[in-house]
Amino acid sequence: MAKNAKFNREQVVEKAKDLYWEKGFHATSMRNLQDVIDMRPGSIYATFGSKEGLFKEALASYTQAGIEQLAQSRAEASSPIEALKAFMKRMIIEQRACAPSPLCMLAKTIAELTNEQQELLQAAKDSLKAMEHEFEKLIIQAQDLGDVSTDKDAKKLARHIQIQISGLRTYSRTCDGDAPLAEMIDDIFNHYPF
Amino acid sequence: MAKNAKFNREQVVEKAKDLYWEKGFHATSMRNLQDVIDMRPGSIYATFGSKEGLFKEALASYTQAGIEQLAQSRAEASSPIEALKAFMKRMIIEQRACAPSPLCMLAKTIAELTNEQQELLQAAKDSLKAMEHEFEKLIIQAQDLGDVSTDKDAKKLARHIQIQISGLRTYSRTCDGDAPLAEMIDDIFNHYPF
DNA sequence: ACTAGCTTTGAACGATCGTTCAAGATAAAA
DNA sequence: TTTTATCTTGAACGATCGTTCAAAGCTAGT
Repeated sequence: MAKNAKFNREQVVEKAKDLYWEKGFHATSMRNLQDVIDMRPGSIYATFGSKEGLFKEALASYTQAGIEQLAQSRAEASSPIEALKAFMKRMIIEQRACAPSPLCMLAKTIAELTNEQQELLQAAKDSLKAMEHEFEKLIIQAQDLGDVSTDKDAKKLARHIQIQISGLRTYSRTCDGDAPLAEMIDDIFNHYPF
Repeated sequence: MAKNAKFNREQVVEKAKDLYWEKGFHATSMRNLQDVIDMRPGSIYATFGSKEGLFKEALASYTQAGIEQLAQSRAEASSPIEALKAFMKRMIIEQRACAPSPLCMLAKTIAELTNEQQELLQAAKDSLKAMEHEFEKLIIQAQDLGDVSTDKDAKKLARHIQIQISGLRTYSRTCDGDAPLAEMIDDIFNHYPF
């Protein structure tokens, strides 16, 4: 009996994600978003409820894409550790040039938001934990294959990966191209705690 | 022939620094600042020129305080490496609870701002490089004392410290108190590249 | 062809943004 | 005490913020 929405929700969320990722939550205005996703305020609010609602979906889209990229790295790599290495290079080196921001959108969000946006903050924290859990699964695979000693705690190693990614992405923003990022990533897996 | 300003510039910048540090550049409004530093718009603009001008001074104040805290850690510690360790614990563990934000204000700024605020962004990058250089000086001291092998590149070690601080501060925000941060900091100096 | 039920539109809302500036207050120089 | 140079005040500015909603548009079911 009725009309169906004409926009593609996934594409819209993807575009919103890129803008939020680039500018952050506060610096992105609804009017910026209107232009980028080509929807009028009424439609946006009918669909997503609020600026925060759209941001939440954008965060979810970002997280999903990250998990998929990790899976793709695994599919292309010869081992779980090589997959992690490839994923890190993708996040830290490739995205440095071509992504909306060189930083992880989740880390940016955690840095920017306060308890005023508690729900969004928690969503970002949860997503980072989810990524860490994906790392852990790969490390356990590596242990099963004998590439990593089973003496080591997969959780700790996953945490270590997470910390290195955050640190390197922030660091890569302070230098303008002359940091040997690839070498530093290789080093991570050649030394303690690996 | 004239009236002197009655406010204390240093104290005002310090208070502005804390608010900016907590909320970030965009989420801090001039009216928030007016309340916190107890000045009226006219005085603020006569003194600092703009929201960006005040932020720039706040960044400088933050950086100066950081360098002083490192010097104090050195004065209290038994060696340069112990000083670095103490400084890291101070930044990562103590400030997690009591500072305006658990994250470094410089890293937050680098995460938040785009080329729209190029000058502020550059100031934050420069300050982070300045901190890294302070780390390097301490590491060279450690090499002179024989605590660190002179085979190692002090610049690389300083960079490593910087990356670990960024990574750990971001990470500490994702868990709610249960990460063994002190242990992880000790570990940094007990293993490669140290 | 008609209508019922959903979507889309864009003008408009009150709030707040960063900033300005004329007027008043104050203290040092005359 | 008067003058003069500076500082302080706070109302007000135009712009933009996130959001709402009545009206118009469209499409599927009758």
